Amino acid sequence: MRRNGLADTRPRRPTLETVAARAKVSRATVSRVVNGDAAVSPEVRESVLRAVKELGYVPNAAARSLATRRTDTVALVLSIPRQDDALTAAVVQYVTSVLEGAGKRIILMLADTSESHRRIAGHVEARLADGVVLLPTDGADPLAERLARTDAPLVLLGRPAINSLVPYVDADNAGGAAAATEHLLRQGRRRIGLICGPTHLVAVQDRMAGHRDALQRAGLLPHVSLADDTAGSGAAALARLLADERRLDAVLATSDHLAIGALRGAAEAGRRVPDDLAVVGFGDIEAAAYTTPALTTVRTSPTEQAMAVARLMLSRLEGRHTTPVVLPARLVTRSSA
Amino acid sequence: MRRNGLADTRPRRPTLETVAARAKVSRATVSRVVNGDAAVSPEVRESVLRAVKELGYVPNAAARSLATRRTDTVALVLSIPRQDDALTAAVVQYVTSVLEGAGKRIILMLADTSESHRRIAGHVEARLADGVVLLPTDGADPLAERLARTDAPLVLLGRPAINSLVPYVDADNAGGAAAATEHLLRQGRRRIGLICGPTHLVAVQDRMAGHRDALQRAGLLPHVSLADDTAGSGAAALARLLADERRLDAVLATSDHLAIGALRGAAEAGRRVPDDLAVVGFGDIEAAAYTTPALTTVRTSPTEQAMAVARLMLSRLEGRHTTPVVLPARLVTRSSA
DNA sequence: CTGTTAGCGCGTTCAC
DNA sequence: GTGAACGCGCTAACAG
Repeated sequence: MRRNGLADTRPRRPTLETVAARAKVSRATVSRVVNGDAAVSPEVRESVLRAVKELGYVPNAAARSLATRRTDTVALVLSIPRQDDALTAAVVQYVTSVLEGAGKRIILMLADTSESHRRIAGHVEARLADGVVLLPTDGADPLAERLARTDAPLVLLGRPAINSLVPYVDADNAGGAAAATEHLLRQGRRRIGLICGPTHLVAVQDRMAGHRDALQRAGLLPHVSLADDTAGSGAAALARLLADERRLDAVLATSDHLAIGALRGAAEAGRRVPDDLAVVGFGDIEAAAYTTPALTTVRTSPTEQAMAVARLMLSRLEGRHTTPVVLPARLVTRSSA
Repeated sequence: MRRNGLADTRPRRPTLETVAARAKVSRATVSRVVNGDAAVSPEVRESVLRAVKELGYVPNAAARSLATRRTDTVALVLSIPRQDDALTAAVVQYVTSVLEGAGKRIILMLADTSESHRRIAGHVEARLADGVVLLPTDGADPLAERLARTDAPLVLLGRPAINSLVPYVDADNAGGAAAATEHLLRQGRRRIGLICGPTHLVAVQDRMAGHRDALQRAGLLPHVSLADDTAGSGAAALARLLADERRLDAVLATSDHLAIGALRGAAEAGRRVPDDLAVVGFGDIEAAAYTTPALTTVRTSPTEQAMAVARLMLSRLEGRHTTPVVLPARLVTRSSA
């Protein structure tokens, strides 16, 4: 059948057989040479390699995959739209780079709709990939469990909502939020608000927990205001916090976008930052360095997470056992707190 | 052979033959049903579909590709590291989304080293992809020409350095720079400097040309200072411009990062922006909205470019003829000019 | 060390 | 409308 209207007029490329004929050996021998099998005499190998070069022979990936029942391919499943673009970009870059270096290929898939979830599972079952790297998806995410059942190696970015044996890489969200909170406490701040982003995200939940625990250790109670992940909702959330507690002297936001909104909200409410009100963000996006005052925030190293994901997948492909990786989150102190 | 230490203990998935046996028809009939061939009686089709569902049959992609000599796959070649991350992100998202919607798969490749160029060409020749989307690569870039010779449909992001028949998508870099320059001229600015990023990039060359032409139409001569694409080099470039021409009253930078550096340089030189010195950037990165003063800049719509690239590739895959697409660039006026 | 042979799973004529 | 048979290009087990 022909799905498009194009006649396949492309000249056929040389095959193993072509090369074998030229080098006057059998297909099997050519295959051995091409795949680096040691059991070939130097002279024969030499003449085969010459034939390969002269003909410009490149092995057909589909045929090889069919015969080996391997694909040498890893699926990278992105959830777009997302907020943490720097992390996504780093993963795309490093996972591809590391796995290409190991002779693997990357096939990209988007998990935006539930229909796409079905398709992704289907692709894995169609043996399009030997392994799957899954970036955080919104919601209760049955995709991870579904993929875990396909017996293809699976590595997650971000701690899964429900505990499982699937290895994952994550930033120390709780630790980072705790460090930020302790920084505020050391400054003598005692009425600290929390502006938190989409609460269905595990990362946000972890940041909330870290903040709450740090406050608790100091014998304080949290003041929480919910938001999504836009600057506008951050400003609104700050306004609500100020209405509840006029003497608020600090806020931690679970993302930089929210914190930037809080900076704006503080200006609108006539509070000086950091004198009247300290503001701390989370994520260290590029814009955080350019706000006035420059934003103090928690940095989570997208690059390190991306490389850890890549290494974890490589280990899994080689059949090694793996455990979760949690990378440190560090407070970057600028002017806002 | 076995390249990794893993025994393939995975249970075999059902094949066409399995389904055929279950539905009590021949393989050929199942194939017809699966591929939507009309010439099958409704009852038979129904029973085949039932067998497919019961067995959870998914066609093996490699086998199909081997038989059809098609891959239903498009290679997306990224050049990382790059500056224009928003554009890369948009392309990854939209190209994947649009092509997946058309039943294609995306294979991701990195063109960072010259060795990777070789590998990419090899992948295309190995019939891993039916088409290639190529993002701008650094330097004189023989990769585009090399790929053009593989007779696989090729679409470029960004005008190629040398003219060719390969379809491409680009922003109107020259037009955007001209618009920015004319905006400055309308403000009565007459001593306008240009801080320009890596000059080997075609996009930067086009922005320089647009600026020069607009000045020329006003009977003015350009003041050019070279930089890379960092804020630091932007600040240094501004310092050089001011040393050459103390009465400089405006600068256009070929990127927002350079413009942000120019803002800093202006502050260090004691010039007020925009009163003493107007500053205009290019690209409208997120941070541009958060600088003080907020940066006036040229926006080039990554989203539209990405969608245009996706549509162009789809057209090419369907054998239709295509022509380059150049998308408008619009000045976003904020406070810095 | 090398060649022969038998699949891998699917699409596609060509008869029926 | 349906089935039998061949080929896609490669790997792998087995002889020799």
